Amino acid sequence: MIMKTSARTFKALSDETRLRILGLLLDGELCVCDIMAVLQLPQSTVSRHLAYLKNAGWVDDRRCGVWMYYSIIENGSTLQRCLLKVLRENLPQSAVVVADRERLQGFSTDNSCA
Amino acid sequence: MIMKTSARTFKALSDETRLRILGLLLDGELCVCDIMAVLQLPQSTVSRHLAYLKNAGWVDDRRCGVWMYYSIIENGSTLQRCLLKVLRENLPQSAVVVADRERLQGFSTDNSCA
DNA sequence: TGAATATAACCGCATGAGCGGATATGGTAT
DNA sequence: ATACCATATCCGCTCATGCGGTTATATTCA
Repeated sequence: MIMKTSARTFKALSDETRLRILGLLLDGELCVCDIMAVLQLPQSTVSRHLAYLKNAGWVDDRRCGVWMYYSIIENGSTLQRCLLKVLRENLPQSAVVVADRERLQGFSTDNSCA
Repeated sequence: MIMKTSARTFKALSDETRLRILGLLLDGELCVCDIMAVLQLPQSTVSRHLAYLKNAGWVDDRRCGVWMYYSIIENGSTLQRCLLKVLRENLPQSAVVVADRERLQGFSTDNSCA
């Protein structure tokens, strides 16, 4: 466990928007446009946070045509695996994440995006 | 689980100095002067970080004469209890914390402080 | 009361980080 | 090649946070 990396790992979680994003991604891969729609945030804001999460090693991305899909990295560092477990147990308890997830269900979640 | 509070809980952990402090406190209550000596940091720096940890609900303090002792709060929020478990499992793996703890053993750790 | 000790809080400074609009970049269709 | 769509990145701005020296506060002792 490297301290600077650990601090950075925690720092990635110390923002509400990013926690909300992770709350959505816990159920599986999502496209930027879906995250934007659910969180009702401008594209640049979402994109910036996703970049932060990716740089911190929390998420991975893949491009499919013009769409970018993001997913949580399941086999990160030991610390991250521990924390991921904590997130899975605690994030769904949050009213904000509950509302976000319900809004996500309201969208047509097929794989070709909007 | 309240999002703003959670982000703040994580934020308290997103600094190397504060992780080091918690690494020391995992073994039990310590006085500010001990933490200062071990981390070899100025008093104002240590005091500031301890205040941050206290405000974030991670540590508690008690005064004993001119000395202030800090300890980790064991029965905090659900999230904090989960994270505390993660810290106990992961912090001692850090070389920095190992060195800090060894330096701490090198001091006379009676209860009347230096 | 004054002096000494421990430590909290203030202060100025530098850096980091969040925001959203604007612009750049990548992919696709015509 | 051009146009369109999705999204990454830049930009200016504001706020947060880290640093350590300095000052304020709390405690103890003579």
